[in-house]
Amino acid sequence: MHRESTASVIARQLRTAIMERTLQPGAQLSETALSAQFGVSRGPLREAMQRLVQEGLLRSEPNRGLFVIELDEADIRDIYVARTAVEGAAATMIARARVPAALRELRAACDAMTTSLELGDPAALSDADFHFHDVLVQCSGSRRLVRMHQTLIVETRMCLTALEGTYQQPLELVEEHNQIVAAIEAGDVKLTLKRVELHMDEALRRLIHAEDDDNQAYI
Amino acid sequence: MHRESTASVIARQLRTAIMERTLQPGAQLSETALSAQFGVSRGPLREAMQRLVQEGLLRSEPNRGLFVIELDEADIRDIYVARTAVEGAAATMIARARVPAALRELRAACDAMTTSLELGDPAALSDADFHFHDVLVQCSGSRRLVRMHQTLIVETRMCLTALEGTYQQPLELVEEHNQIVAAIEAGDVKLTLKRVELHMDEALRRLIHAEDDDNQAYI
DNA sequence: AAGAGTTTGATTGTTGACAATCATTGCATG
DNA sequence: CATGCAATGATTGTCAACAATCAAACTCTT
Repeated sequence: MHRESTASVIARQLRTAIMERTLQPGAQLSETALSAQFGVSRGPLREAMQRLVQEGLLRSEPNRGLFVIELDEADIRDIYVARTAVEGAAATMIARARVPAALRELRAACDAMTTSLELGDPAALSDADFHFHDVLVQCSGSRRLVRMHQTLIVETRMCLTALEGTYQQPLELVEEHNQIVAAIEAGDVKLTLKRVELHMDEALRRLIHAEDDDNQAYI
Repeated sequence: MHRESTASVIARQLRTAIMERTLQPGAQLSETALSAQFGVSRGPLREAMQRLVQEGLLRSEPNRGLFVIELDEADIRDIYVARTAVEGAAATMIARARVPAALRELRAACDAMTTSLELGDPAALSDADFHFHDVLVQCSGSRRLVRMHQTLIVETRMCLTALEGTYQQPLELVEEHNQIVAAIEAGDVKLTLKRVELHMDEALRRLIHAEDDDNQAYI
């Protein structure tokens, strides 16, 4: 029938629910409620949940239940530390290899951001932003970097969804991406790494500031 | 009763079994056999297995079963790419912060390697080696780097167990670790990163060569 | 004899019921 | 009135039986 295990399907649905804050941070996941909602039994649902526990998106309290993780400022900083490590490695790999197809894809993803900016569509810009970072890591060709990155992106989206996707300084944001791609295209490994690190620092700064504006302690 | 979920316990046991090659690469995991072996029912066992699928240690073929991953040379290279990203980030973080307690722990872990070398105990050297890299990432204080690293270490051990733990050039190995710690202690971030990258390149080279000697296509 | 179709065996996937554990509520007691 | 204790309700954790799927062996046909 399906070419994918049900646990995998349910896990993805749970992941998006957490990302979109349908399942809010700190919320307990009721097995009966969710199994009814997804139309499966508790067995497959529990298997899916264990996947997210391993990913670190759910926290398990034995004999108590499973809860959506809550991200404080230290977590957000940690997410960006990890993202810098992963995306920095991916970007330098691409800058070293300079496979034409990869460069084209990256440039296209970057141009899509520019287009969204010019159209004044913040939601599209956010999507294009995430798509760019996806493409960046995918193009590295490293299966392990891709896998590690997926979870980090979900966590990042958790934060951004909380701020309702309005970027503070969209112009700077797009320019930073352009600069990264330019460095990669030039094959300048050191500059590439530096610009990825700069972009992450700036993105983190914008995120923390936005959070301050909203007076939200927890995201 | 237990302060840990059974799925978590079983997952760890499976992980070590894969690491030690009790469960060989490519082998199918029989649910009934394993549940009997671990003394649990199929339910908790399946939950544990889904964790390893998420980690990438098991490969799922729907309606066929779960199989231990097989690592070819491309995988080994990928593991070291990912490890360089994670451990490089961890090491630079420690070099920046230079928390005394962390430096002491690192130095101790490094000295343990020297001791094992002098005692001529290859098994102890291997353990000390892995312990060092564990400490390195732990001391970074990044929960996400730690989590990503755990899986990478299991995969690395899978490879090394295949070669029966005999290092090719133990003297160089220990010296590389000493050099990394020295750079961290000096607070030289750039040098630290360079030496971590060098160590990973060398470790990969030694691993691939050892593999060639054994004429093993797959590990 | 070779190939296609069918049957058979074993395995996974799923389900619902049962047992254990924990938080809460109400009650008795100091 | 506060505190400790017991009963209760709901939830998670576990299990064994059932259904679905797949691979391989066997048979029948050409």
